[in-house]
Amino acid sequence: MRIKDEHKQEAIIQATVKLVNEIGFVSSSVSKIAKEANVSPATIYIYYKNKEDLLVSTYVEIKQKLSVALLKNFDSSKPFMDIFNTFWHNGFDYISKNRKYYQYTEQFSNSPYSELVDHIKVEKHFEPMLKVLQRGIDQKVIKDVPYDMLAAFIFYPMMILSNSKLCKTIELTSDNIDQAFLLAWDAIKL
Amino acid sequence: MRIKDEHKQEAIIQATVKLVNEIGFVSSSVSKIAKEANVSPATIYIYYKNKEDLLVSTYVEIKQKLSVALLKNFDSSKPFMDIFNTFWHNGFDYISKNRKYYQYTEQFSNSPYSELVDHIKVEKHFEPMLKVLQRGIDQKVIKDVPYDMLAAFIFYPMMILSNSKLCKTIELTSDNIDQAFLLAWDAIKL
Amino acid sequence: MRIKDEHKQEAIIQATVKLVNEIGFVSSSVSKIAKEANVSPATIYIYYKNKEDLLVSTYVEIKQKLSVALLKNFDSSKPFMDIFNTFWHNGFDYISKNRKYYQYTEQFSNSPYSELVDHIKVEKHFEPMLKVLQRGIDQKVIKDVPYDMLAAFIFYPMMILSNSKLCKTIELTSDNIDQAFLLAWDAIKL
Amino acid sequence: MRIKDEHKQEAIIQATVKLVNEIGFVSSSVSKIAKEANVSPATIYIYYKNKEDLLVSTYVEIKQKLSVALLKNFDSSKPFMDIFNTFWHNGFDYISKNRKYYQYTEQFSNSPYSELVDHIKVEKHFEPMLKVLQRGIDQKVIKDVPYDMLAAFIFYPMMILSNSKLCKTIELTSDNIDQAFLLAWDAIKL
DNA sequence: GATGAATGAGTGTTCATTCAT
DNA sequence: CATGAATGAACACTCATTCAT
Repeated sequence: MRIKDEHKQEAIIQATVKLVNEIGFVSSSVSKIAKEANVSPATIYIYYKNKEDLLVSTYVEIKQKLSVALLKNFDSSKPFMDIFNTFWHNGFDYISKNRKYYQYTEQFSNSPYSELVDHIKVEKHFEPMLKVLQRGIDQKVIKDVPYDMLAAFIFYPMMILSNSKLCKTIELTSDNIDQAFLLAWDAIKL
Repeated sequence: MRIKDEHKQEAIIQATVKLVNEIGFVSSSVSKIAKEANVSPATIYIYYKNKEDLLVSTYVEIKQKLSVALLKNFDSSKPFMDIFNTFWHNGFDYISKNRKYYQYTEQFSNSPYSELVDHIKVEKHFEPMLKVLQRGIDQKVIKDVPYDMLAAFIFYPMMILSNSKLCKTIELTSDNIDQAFLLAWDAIKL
Repeated sequence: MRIKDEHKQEAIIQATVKLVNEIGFVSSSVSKIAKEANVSPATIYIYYKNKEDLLVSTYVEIKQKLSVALLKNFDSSKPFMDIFNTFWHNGFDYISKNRKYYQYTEQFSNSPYSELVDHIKVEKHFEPMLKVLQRGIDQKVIKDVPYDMLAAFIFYPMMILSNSKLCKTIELTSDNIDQAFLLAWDAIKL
Repeated sequence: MRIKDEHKQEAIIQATVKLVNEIGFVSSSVSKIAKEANVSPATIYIYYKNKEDLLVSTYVEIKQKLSVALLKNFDSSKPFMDIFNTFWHNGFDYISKNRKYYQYTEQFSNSPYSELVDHIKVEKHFEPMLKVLQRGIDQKVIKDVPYDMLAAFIFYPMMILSNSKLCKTIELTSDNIDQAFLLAWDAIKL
């Protein structure tokens, strides 16, 4: 028996990420991905149940890595602002180092496949950050507004600023990241 | 020569918006749009060069209406914060009253067609607001950061909060809009 | 507007019948049928909802013609045996003259598509014959057994004898048909 | 050298019969059969040259068992009608007790694979019955017509009446079988 | 002997677009 | 201006079969 070629699965994932970044979700057909990965279209169906499974699995895998990166050096005993600052820089750090994976998740989030993800499961990885936000509210360090509203002024600006297509005029220099942090902080702080 | 039937063109636009909202960009094929508009597929090609042209034109038209709505009661002689406040409420007002058009632009922005828009032309309509922001910076009322960074804490949070898919827990009550305004204002103010 | 080319639809039907007879139902793919009809695969979907629709519609159409042929010169006032004899010869006459259509229905009946036909509707065309059988029973001319059992000794032997694949040793000469009629008649008569 | 695992081959045959009965010939792919038999697709190719060989071999094997069953208690010294009666009841007895195998042969006969069978070889097993028929003709007990015509009024009605799909209104009660025997007998007897 | 990975060729179907009227 | 017929190319996916172990 031939053993499952891990190299092949990795090639499929890389091809998927590359193609989606280059030509978008809609145009990334199974056969194009297969060709990019130097693999038969049928081979993809050995590793994934169908196209949806391929795209969703790839997304979930990347997203988990992101959550780990964001929570690096997470120390809930530190002051709220320090935690938030670390979190902020971790985010931009990960994104700048993993541009292509990040871009994939961006595209994915805006695709109809996004609805098929078990978002609750994905968000679970971000729970520590959520608890920190709640503590910030309790300690009257930040404004007492719904979680989604805080997110609108933290995560989404972060995503926008990292998106080179949407933010053509801003380079992600350390200075710019610090500056943006100030705006985010001013937005949520009490 | 018969003139182009304005009624037909309007029907095509309405069908496009409706279908994209209901079944998404990917599934909205030309023939489905034609059927929805009670028109032959070929007819669409009289009014638009191709599918891309149809979708992009529809987007630009909606976007122009949005810019007009946002700048309603625009009075550059008022204090900066007042202008900004009016602008903020105009935005949510327009979105709540034109949900279907807004949803279309959301879907469009996340589609690959988005790149085909002449964004500079679209943004021109927002120029008055841009000038106001510049004046705010000059008058040291708001932070001196690039325009895109301000946008990341003004327009995008506004879009996120208006997107019922992304913001399931927040209703757009007057109170919530006011509260969100505070965060946006704190973010940009000096 | 181009008008619907009746010639094209006829070509599709002919190609379907021909291919099914030559290579069977399973192997008769839409694209092969299209090629045989000198037509694009997509064209078939203008005339038929899907493959199933194409095959079923073709079957029903042929079957209706058969029912008309079988009931030619049908005169319910004649004695039972005469009616039955006319019916018997009509059947073999039609089959010998429409071999390819008859073969198609044979193939169709044995395919999984057969279950999709509204058999009640198809059998309605044979109702006159059914009534005659009932009258035969009432007049104590033929045995009082269920309709399906009569059919097993009338219609099915007729079909078998007409099927050159199953009945290689018998030619459908007038003598043979008369001889077979005797067996059928002996089977059902009281 | 390890010997071929008889248990495995039997599992393959059972899986084939089961699947063909459940989902039909067309849908019964090699890999599905393999899965049903808890065996690798490749294993099937150890026992059979290809898919065709698998299906045909299975058919021939079942058909042989049928011929044995039909000729149970076969005693050529008895009167013709007695032999024929025993034969008739053996048939329905076998079918009712081996429904799944019988159904498989039904499906098979109607598939394109049927043409690949060496029918002469299969029919050889029925030779004793053939000889009895010939004797019946010689003794002027039954009509002097070709073998295929006799078959059309013996074997095929038997098959039709046993096919629950084609004969929905008749249950195979002892009475019905006796009644049908009368029709068959009347058909062929002189 | 036995296996699961691997595949090219094929499936039914829909697509954006053009043609002839 | 307006149309429905027509199409080649593409889609996601499955197939019977072979390969390497």
